[in-house]
Amino acid sequence: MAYTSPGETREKIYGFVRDRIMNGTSPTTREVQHAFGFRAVQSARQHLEKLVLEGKLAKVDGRSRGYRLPEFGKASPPQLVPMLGRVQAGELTEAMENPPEYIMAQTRFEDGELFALTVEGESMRYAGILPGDMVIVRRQPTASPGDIVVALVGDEATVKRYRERDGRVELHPENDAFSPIIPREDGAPFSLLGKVIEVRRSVD
Amino acid sequence: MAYTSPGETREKIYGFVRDRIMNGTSPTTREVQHAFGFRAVQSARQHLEKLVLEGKLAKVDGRSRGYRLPEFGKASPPQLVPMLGRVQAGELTEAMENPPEYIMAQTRFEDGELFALTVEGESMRYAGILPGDMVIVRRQPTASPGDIVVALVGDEATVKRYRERDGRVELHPENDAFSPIIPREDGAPFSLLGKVIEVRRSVD
DNA sequence: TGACATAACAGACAAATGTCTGTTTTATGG
DNA sequence: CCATAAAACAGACATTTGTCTGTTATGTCA
Repeated sequence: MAYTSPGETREKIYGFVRDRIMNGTSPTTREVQHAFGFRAVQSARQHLEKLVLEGKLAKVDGRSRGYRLPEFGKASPPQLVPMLGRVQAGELTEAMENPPEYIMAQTRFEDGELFALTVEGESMRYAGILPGDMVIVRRQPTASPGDIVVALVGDEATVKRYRERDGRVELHPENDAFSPIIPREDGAPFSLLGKVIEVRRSVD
Repeated sequence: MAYTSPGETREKIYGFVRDRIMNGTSPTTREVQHAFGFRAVQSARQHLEKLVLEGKLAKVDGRSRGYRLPEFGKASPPQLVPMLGRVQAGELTEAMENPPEYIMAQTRFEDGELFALTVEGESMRYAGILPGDMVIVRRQPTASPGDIVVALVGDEATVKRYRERDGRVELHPENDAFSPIIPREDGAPFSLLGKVIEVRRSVD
């Protein structure tokens, strides 16, 4: 292979490895070798080792495809969150599609079960939650005043802001056109499904 | 190892492999073997092969750590999107933090460079984009009327809705308290950075 | 031009890993 | 209880892959 100026090939190798890792799997030393036309494994290895020295890559010694993006060490690991479809009394069931849809989320809550729902209705518009938005919810039986929660009122899942007044739970919409729900009062069965921890919207 | 009822161990193995892939790398056959206490490699391999047969896993034959999540084959593969910090004239520079932060995104646009920004200001509130929200942007030099775009006006990156009137570009806020920006008119250098394809908000 | 650092090459070994053939043990259903 | 399928085991081989030692070629800079 032609000799390049110092650092030039290394930059390209870094880009190559980075892209490969982002696309699913770290390359092997020899994959890098062949991708760059090196006739010796060591040529690739030297560059890779130096990239590790420079801190641009991380590495798990000895294991195959052991290169990592050091960013992942510090950031929270990605997590698969199931997209739940419709809601049935008391129980959230997975959407009928097979296989179930998953989305990726990086939350700082390591613990706790997460699920995702699609928002219907305008009742939380002023809080920046629009119809069609996806909310990622951490399942929990209680909430603090001010939290945005998903609750099961009657047979329907609803997103509202959680409040307490006179020791009673109130679910407040954030839209003047809607009225608060005071669960015990109107007799509908009520249960708290969890707290909204993220809102996502695709704009196409 | 104790014999379990048909399919029982297989489910656990599926979960194990899935999680491992999510966390960065597919496990090797022997890693599965040891994780489940099998005394023979083949025990793990049989389960893995059947999972592939069932369509629950995909596999690249012969290569190490060759298992994949088939969902990604149909859905869009996850992508690492760099979080860009402040904006300098003409050029988006990576945030000063070292190393740069990345977030995961699944878009249906395979092509195109993506980046992410944090929104400042209230100008898009009525469109459900609040201060502190993160927008994921596909870099592109043009836009269609109605698109939400990120543009560089003067020295500042701004999120607005793209409009055209009388052949001129207009950037419209979605908040009565703000006025449209008509780039050529007020003489500020203008350039379109890209189109917003996703909005995310963490609610903690 | 010459010293030095870096890039690239050569060849090899050992460990990790994918794969295979065949056997033994256990669960399950009639 | 027996037949069958699935689960688990045993041992081995070939390829892939990480690693190593040493050498040659090229770029850089004084």
